[in-house]
Amino acid sequence: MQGNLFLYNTLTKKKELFSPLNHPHVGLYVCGPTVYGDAHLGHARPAITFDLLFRYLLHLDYKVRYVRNITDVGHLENDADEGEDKVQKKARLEQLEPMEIVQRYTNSYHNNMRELNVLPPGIEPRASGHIIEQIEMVKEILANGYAYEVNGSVYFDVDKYSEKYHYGILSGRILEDMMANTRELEGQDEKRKPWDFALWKKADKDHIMRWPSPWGEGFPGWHIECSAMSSKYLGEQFDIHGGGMDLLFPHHECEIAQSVAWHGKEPAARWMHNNMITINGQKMGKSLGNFITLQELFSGRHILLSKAFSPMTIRFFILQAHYRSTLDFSNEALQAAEKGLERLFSAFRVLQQLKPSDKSTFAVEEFEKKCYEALNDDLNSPVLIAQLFEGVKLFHSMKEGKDGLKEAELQKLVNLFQLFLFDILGLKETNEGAENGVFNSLVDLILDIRLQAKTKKDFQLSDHIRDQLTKLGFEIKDTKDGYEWTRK
RNA sequence: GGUCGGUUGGCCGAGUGGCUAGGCAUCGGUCUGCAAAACCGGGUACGGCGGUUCGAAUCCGCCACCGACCUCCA
Repeated sequence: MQGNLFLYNTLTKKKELFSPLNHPHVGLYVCGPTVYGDAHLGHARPAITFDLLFRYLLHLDYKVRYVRNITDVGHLENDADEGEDKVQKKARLEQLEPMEIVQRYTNSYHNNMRELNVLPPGIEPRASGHIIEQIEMVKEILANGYAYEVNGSVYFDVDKYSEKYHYGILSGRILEDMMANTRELEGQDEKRKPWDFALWKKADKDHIMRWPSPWGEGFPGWHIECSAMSSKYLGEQFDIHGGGMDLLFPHHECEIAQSVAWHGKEPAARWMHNNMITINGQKMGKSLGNFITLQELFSGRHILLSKAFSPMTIRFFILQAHYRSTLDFSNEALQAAEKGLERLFSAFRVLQQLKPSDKSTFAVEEFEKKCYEALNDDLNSPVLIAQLFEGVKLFHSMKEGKDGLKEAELQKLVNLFQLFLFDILGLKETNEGAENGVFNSLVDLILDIRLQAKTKKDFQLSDHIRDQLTKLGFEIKDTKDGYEWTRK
């Protein structure tokens, strides 16, 4: 009944039958966040996409080792090899230790992920905890002749690599084109070629995050961390490497080159990339400054939001689009997702209370088959969700006695809904978000009544309301045309 | 400029040669003291122009527009 899972492989640009290298084990590596700021809506997409994959693989009885890293060093600003380390920069701005920044935003990320009901990965390695492995790898790439040292830094020699291997195999990029398009900058760089990338960088005297190495004190390049950590926990070759499409080049291309230069084999059997979330048709991103953090979404405190949206609404919003399509954010789209999800939940409540009938008028098997087909077709969650909505109509019709199911089939349908809606799509009913919204609205309502009383000069009532609310821990501030409130 | 992808009804978003998802909004109805909610139902969209075909949103060509990557980004 479960059928065969087909997944799109960025490497071959085709949907391919999934079959693990070492059945029933599956090695899954996903690029996690660089922890120098709060997670935004964009971060939720790969997390949820690969959470869906993780959950489905588990359901299919695979033994999945899921590794998702935390990048806490080596990720530079601006130019990949000249900018300041992102974490260090944030630490400097906030006058904190880099590791305090790392801890703060790692915690924040974990909280957000928990709220989104994203299962924690089996291993969550940090780059700074794997310096030795990275140094070892750089040493071996050097020994194999695919890197060179300059002034305390080590760079990957793309030209040398290209003599024997295909640099650009993943991204489809052609080195000659890159050469043709690379003007200026040559000469002023210690790299031999502009497209060479850093494996190890010498730390200048102001650089805080530094480790000893055979080439002097320095820190690892961004790409090498993922190669070192994935190979450490998943072996030289593993099943699936995932991440955002924006990491395809250069990050993932470089990972392949590093692994091949190291042991002659590509690291991952298949690559999966989620598409971007857009806002007004443009990519949502830190550098563009048009992002909305998850915290802002959950609290509603953002100029583009009319209200708070629960984590489950965000999750559902993301799952309503296929992971390889761009998904356009808007307040309106979020409201639509919220209502749709609520309808699905309330339909499930109806389902649970249905009584068996003496005959069945609905093909539960067919329904199950269609649900699996959707997932097997490269994790087509929107089609799965559409299937579930077919159920919504059915449940109401059954409630009115127009349709019916025998006991065994009814139970099966309940189980299927439980499986697809909750276990695999990872949605869950919580009232937290809704209650928060209700709470805020109630306070607003009370203060509206107070404002009316004030307008009518009924100061006894208006003061009574303010005093009582103050006692309860609210701070009320009257403004020119209304009020503001906060809760201590 | 190079590489890749996209353009679907008011909005979000599937699909991919004929069976023309789904959600939200809207409109009509049931229900209801009124309203809301809930439920039922209606509305047949695929950037433009050509071509292939009995038949194209779906294949091919050209054009237009948008975006991603090429520099950090999930």
